Amino acid sequence: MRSDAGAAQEPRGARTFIETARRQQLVDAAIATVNELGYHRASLAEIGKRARIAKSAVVYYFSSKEALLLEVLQTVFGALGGEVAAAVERVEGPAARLGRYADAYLAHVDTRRRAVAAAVEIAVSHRTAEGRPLYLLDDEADTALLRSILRAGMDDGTFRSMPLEVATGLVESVLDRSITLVQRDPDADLAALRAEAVPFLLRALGAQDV
Amino acid sequence: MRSDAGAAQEPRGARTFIETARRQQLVDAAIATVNELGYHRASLAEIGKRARIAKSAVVYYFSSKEALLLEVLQTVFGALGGEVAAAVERVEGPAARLGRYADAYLAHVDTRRRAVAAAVEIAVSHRTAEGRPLYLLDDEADTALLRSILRAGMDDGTFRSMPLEVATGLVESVLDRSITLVQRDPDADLAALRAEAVPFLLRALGAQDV
DNA sequence: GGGGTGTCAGACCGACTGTTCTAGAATCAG
DNA sequence: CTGATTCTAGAACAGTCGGTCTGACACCCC
Repeated sequence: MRSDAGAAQEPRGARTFIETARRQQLVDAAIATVNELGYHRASLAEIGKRARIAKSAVVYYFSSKEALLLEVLQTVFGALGGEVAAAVERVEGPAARLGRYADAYLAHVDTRRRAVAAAVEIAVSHRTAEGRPLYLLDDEADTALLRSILRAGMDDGTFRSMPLEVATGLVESVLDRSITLVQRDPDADLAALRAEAVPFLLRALGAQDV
Repeated sequence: MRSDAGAAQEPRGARTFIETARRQQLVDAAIATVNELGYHRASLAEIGKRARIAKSAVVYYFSSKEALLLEVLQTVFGALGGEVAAAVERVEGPAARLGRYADAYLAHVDTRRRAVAAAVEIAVSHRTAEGRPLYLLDDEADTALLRSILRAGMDDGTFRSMPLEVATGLVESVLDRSITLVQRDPDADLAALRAEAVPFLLRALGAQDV
């Protein structure tokens, strides 16, 4: 077992200018590499090649390959979560908030599709030392906002009453359809899905006012 | 070097008794190994260990590791598809047929959860020599039955009209939620999902008579 | 000039992989 | 029993990977 969680401890506390730039560059290169070659062929050498850097320099900035990939995940999903949260804040009422949530989610996937595709590829393929995948650790934090919207909607009668974790999971599954599409084809057109998804969800949840 | 491309050509045309038994045993061992270790740690040696056999014997019965894993996929998804198709045949009318489809799908995932989880793990993680994943080649054949049900339902007014590929994808995403659950926890309880999924889908599709 | 420090390349190591090879054991036909 | 075929184990091979090590630039403050 690692003494720390395997994440922290880059060279210094404060970041050099070059270090900040290199780290960003390497995150971008990692995304590009994963998209081109898939997770299990995205070696340090290949990532380094795309950043025009030796693989030893990659390890110089990120203590391990895992640290780099986790940084990609954090960057991509952090941006997605932040954008969705901001969109939801601007309206009130469960139905409207759910609509905003879904719209923002799908719009983000559409816009940042390559980054999202790479991040999901990592989340699905990467295993911890114990062999567990990463998309298992989600439940609590990542779906908290969505759960709270659905709970509020069921409480005030906007949505049909059903087990909260079932509803949350189904909504997530519908939204994640967009990710499947961009993974299959990086140039896929999400317009039709974006047009149908929100009404589809509101009907499925039994929303009264739509 | 092999004379052919390394894919086909098991030892004989007709199967020995031992060969048939071994192949089945190895398929089971591969499922168990993938479930325990995940795809990328499911080496030939590990699969052989679970079948109490040397890894060279594994290759003796399957020309390559890839051939074994593809056999797993074919076995599992073949059984799933067959069961779903049989269930749908017994009723008429788009809404009833969709209900049967979904029920049979979820029931099969519930019952054969370990095999399904392993097969999906393989489909998601395995890459061809060109680096493409396997869950890309689905669209046409695997969703044909579902598409035909949805099309019939839209034509006769049972379902709302919407782009067919969007509706098909969303229904699939909802059903695949069951797979995500059993992948996260092999002992997950699918009862709540199975109870809600069909009404959820019928409402989402705008079915009139539910 | 000299001594640090940050930055990077290239050689290198050990571990692991899928696959091939060799040869011996088990089984069965005659 | 003999001989051929089927089956299996283990060593060996070739390749890739993540990560470490050594050393050398470039730049700084003194």
